[in-house]
Amino acid sequence: MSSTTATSPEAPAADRAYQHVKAGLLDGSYPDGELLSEGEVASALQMSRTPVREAFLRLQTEGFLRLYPKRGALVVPVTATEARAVVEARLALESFAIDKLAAQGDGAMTAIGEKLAAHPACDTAELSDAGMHEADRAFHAALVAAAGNPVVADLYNALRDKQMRITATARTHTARPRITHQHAQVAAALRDGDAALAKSRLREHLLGTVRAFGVAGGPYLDPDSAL
Amino acid sequence: MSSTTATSPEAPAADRAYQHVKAGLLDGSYPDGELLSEGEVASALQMSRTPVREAFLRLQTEGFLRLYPKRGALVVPVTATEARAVVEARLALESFAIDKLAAQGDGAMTAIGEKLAAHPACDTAELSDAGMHEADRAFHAALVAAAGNPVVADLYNALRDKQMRITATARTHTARPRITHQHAQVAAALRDGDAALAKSRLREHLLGTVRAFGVAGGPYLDPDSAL
DNA sequence: TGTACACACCATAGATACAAGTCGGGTGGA
DNA sequence: TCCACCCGACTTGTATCTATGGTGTGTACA
Repeated sequence: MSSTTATSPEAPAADRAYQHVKAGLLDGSYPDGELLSEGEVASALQMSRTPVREAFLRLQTEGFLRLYPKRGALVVPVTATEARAVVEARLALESFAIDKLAAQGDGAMTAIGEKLAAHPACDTAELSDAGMHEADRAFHAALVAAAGNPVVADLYNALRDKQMRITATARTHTARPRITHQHAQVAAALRDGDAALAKSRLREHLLGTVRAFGVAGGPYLDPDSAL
Repeated sequence: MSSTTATSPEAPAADRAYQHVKAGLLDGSYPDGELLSEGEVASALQMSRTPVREAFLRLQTEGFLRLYPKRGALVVPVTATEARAVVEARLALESFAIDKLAAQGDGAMTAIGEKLAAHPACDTAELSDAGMHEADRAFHAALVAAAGNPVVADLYNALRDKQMRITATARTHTARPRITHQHAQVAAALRDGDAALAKSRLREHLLGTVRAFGVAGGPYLDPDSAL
């Protein structure tokens, strides 16, 4: 389910194909607009086209590829607009998680706040780029998971995968200290039981991500709008 | 994307297989826990296993089936707990939509409120069961779509499909007048520009759905919790 | 020179063939 | 009677093959 699943050499061919293509998509080695063909990937991985086809289908339902009959598989171009939509959706789900924690009483919120405050993603420590990426992911995932709604958690993870592709394409190098600081701030607000503050800090944090995508404004996550 | 897509007789075999199986899943003709096989469906639809296999894969990523290697495709049992989680997730997204409309200024909210007030789903009119179902779906979809975030709208539609499967299984016959009345009330609150009221009425509405699932309480959508 | 058309090439969609894994029932023995 | 084992039916995983449709190029013609 997670995009970090390693592909063992003995995994089913379909899984290997899926992981291979998805990795290529996520790390940007398949650029936007590229037209992949089953055959290419199949021969590169030394398998038949059938498992590759399965992988393509999965990636299409996940929104990474768009299959054109008899044409090929288009690597869907991610626009800055869509990127903002994704981040906005993430904000919606994380805000929900915070609200729900708040509704469960201060205890729940404080507990998760403390746990998050100790999270590596709050620390400007020595982490590789990939490590930081993963820590960031884990931080937000933990927040959402704390709400205890697996359906929401699944939706959220899917969004993260989508965004990972975007950031990989854009190669945004937002200042790491700022990110870890903001994580810590969110965690602190939660620890203090201040849901509104946590949400507003979270919003600011995600807004920073959006700004890094480039053009500001547009219909999503307008800095001037309340949500 | 929508589950209401009709399958034309000349559609690709893979699509036909997908629609066929999904319809069976949604209307409850494939009961929970049933183990489908590609071969069965293929011969029923008079096609080869290949397109059926594709359909199964899609349905697995959508969470309706779980594929067991060399065993078959399990129709994932939906528990009342999961049903509540789905409804709670819907509430999260719809609330987000309302918040966002509110942030866009009263004009946007009023406009959508008026449009929704005139929606068939607000009317205790003569509608077949299926028609009512569809109207209800359209009502909520319109609300979410009004927020203008396609990513959120997609997530929401996926949730609706999931829930449809659940309600089909449970065959809940909640009082229709109550539902239409609640729809109208939500629309009215929006028209008046009262986001908080709209959200609270929406919450009450969805809670009613959850109650119809049976056992109340549990970790999700507890009537006593604020969200 | 510009345009229309025919054809070869390429990619997928779907069918079929084959290999391999899993489960359950039946049989034989203790 | 009970248990272990074996075998066969059934299922998916993967490969290969055929048919069909879309694209682009090269050529003939205006």
